[in-house]
Amino acid sequence: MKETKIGDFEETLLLLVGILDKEAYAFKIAEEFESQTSRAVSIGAVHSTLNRLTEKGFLESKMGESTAERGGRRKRIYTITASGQRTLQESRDFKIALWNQFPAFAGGKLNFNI
Amino acid sequence: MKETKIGDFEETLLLLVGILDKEAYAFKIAEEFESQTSRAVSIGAVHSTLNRLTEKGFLESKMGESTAERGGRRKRIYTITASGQRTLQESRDFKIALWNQFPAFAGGKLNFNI
DNA sequence: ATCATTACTTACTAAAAAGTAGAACAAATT
DNA sequence: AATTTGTTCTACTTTTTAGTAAGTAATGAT
Repeated sequence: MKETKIGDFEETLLLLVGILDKEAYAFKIAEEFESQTSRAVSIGAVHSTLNRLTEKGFLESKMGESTAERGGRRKRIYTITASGQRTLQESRDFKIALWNQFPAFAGGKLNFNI
Repeated sequence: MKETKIGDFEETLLLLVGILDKEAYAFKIAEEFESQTSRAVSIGAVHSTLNRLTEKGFLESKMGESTAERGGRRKRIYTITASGQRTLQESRDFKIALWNQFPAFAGGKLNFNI
């Protein structure tokens, strides 16, 4: 799949950005990833993935204000672009379509209706 | 995600094996992939991916009978193992859980209920 | 001032996934 | 017997994804 748009980890982070909304900055994303998956991530891996996602045009970001807390450095807040949104949507549609064809999954469980 | 279990293309092929059932052999899988995605795959890529999936314990296979058709070489028929099934299930559950948290997707569309 | 803490950045490396090339096999057709 | 067709196989290369390391910055606490 040469033209693959997005990897698994990337897709998860992209979704987490969408979920975290205003709170979508690297550290929080890493924390959320760990809490949702019970798997460890290094913050570096998160940063480099967010960068990649930005290069691909799926995310954009801007620096937030520095908060008056200890270590309150300014955070870079990420948001999903239209293209990222579309990618997520397509990926989801495709997966659901396949799942619905797979007898082991198709048992009336997931009926996708837009 | 060092411990990633499965890639995107791999997951798709695994699902196609489940969908094609008794007809799950490399050529058919490649055909089905192309018809479902309108993307080309080389048969070699499919073979090597099926091998990888087998090494990972997600698939197993056995040779079928040779049919009396032109080019009727014996086909290798793939089936999903319990482990493959589980992986697919987990991957699906995880994705659905995330989608449901994402406001843009959660709008009552997909309510996952086992 | 110095230290601990919460963050980001960048260049790099490693690992995994995807894809290629080329050979081979079996049966039907010519 | 040679060719065509439908198919498998495997070793290898390329590309993409994931992860590491080391440094920087800003702030609050001591």
